Amino acid sequence: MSQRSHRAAPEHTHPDDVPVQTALAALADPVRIQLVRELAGAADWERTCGTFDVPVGKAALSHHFSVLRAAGLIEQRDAGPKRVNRLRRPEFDERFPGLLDLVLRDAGDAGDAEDAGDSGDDRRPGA
Amino acid sequence: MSQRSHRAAPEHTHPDDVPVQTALAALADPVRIQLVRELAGAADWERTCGTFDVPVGKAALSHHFSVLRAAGLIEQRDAGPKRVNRLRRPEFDERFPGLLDLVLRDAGDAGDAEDAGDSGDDRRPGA
DNA sequence: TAGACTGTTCAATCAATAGCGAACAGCCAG
DNA sequence: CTGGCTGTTCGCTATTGATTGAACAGTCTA
Repeated sequence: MSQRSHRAAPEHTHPDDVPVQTALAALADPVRIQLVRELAGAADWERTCGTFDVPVGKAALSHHFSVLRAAGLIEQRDAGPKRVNRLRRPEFDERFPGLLDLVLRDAGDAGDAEDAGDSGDDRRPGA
Repeated sequence: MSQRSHRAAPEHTHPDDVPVQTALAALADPVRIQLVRELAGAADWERTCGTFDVPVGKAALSHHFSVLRAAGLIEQRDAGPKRVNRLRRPEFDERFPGLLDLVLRDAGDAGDAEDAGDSGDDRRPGA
């Protein structure tokens, strides 16, 4: 018998079973983007749910984690009273190549501080 | 003289000025995904707004095009009474590498399994 | 066993957005 | 000039999703 925990394990969805639209919707939220970024900067199973620096209550936080799970972005495991998280980077990367990199690289700016190596596609309509 | 049109040109946003979140949100919609896909399968300036096979009225359609413009995904130009569209593939690709490919490749299915109910696919990490 | 701590669930609220119908504005053909 | 066509804007409704506070459940420590 499993003496691990009597608590229901969270429902996980594999990235393979996630439609693109769901993945995009999951990442199109500032709070969840922040969660993913902090998670990417930590080791697997290191961060517990309560240790993230996001401006929402724990109820909303729990909801966001649920969305991330359903999108195949994270995996959760119970560790005593806490719940530790892991970013499913390899699996998600295989299903949606480059997507995670985009979110992690673009840390909040809209691209104004890019390099000057502009390929110069500067066409304007109605010229 | 330029007899292009006396109509106000639509406001365009360059992909460089678009935050990731905006790009993701723009693509996280079934109607807009369909628009982008059809646009990708046609030549530049070939499709007019009314020629897309989407299940919405023209008012909603106009709104979706507005969102796509604001996300730097499309460019529009007036051609007589019609308005022709162009997918900003190279510019958008340079700003968000791989993102457009993801949406275009994943043509509506979630890999292999898509069901209408709750997927009892809770597999635990186990070991 | 009691208590503190962590996270989930519930009920309700609020904001954002998608949708439609109708009215409006520019463009071309007659 | 008039009418038909194309697309936008406006007013409105419905739906979705984010958020909170309170209550609940499970786990560890004292």
